[in-house]
Amino acid sequence: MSRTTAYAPNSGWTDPDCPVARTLDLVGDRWSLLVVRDAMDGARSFTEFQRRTGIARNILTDRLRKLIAHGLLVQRTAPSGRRQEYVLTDAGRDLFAVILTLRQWGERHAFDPGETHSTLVDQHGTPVPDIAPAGADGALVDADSTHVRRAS
Amino acid sequence: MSRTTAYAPNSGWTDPDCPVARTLDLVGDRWSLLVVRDAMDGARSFTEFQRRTGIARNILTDRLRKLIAHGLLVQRTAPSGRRQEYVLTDAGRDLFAVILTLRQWGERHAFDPGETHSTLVDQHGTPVPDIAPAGADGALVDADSTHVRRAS
DNA sequence: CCCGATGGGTTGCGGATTGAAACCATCATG
DNA sequence: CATGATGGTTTCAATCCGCAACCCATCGGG
Repeated sequence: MSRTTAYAPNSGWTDPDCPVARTLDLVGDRWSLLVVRDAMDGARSFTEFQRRTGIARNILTDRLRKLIAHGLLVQRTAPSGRRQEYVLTDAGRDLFAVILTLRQWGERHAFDPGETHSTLVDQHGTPVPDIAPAGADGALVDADSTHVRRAS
Repeated sequence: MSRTTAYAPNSGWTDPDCPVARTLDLVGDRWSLLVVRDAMDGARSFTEFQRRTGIARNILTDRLRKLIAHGLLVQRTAPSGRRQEYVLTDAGRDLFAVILTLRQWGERHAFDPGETHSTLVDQHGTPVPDIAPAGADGALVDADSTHVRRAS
């Protein structure tokens, strides 16, 4: 079970110093973020997640357990009755910005002009505007104006 | 080759209407976003990507080709000499916000207090502050104050 | 011209992961 | 008591991945 490469000696992480890599180790597969997406949009039950994502049931079982193990989801018995429900933790809800940027990138680059897609709207039905990363001084930043400083 | 599920009948997309799902279809695996991360931080050559990520060489070959096929990367001959280089396209550079939110989530939730990690800094060496998603009126939005409106 | 290093891959293999479908147990309802 | 929903588990085939080995072209010395 202890996957050990020359790059992650015994830590379990692909790249222990990099927060991007750690996040991808937790949710960087084809399905986990879609489960989180649907949880944010109101899905709570096993069946509901399965219906919305189309994921195979055994894989869904596995993903739900992993998300629970990593603290993104909690499983509890529904207040009314005997049903299970899966609810996002604070950490899980905090993935909102990740899902949002994935959504906005997809809207810009994964649809042909004229193709329709679902949209994220606020309580008044107004679409959520694009996120623009800003530096400490408020100026926009991008890949060219930033770089990674390695862990001390 | 034509992967056809009950949920993506012949379209090739896991969920054709959802921009999140489309983005994940393009870069939602363990390695693609790490390649993009390193490309943003200056990696250009096959060997450099392999060294930084630790990805297996055959998989790196596959991922580079897919990123090229999806228009996130271009392969060209380096200006000086005969070497190849892989450079981000505009679409690829536009993944900056995605990588940034993954990084910031990881910093908040994937490190124990006191653990060190690499940091994204701007040209003055100042760390890039956390992104906060805002609605059209400037107020912060989150999973509870938004919802998905399905494609018309 | 020969040698080794470097860059950019390809190939083969075994083990891990995935998807589809079938099966199962527990309730609730009619 | 038959039926259906819920929340799984099991099985099996197909795919994917990591690793190591191999290949080939170029370049820089000696």
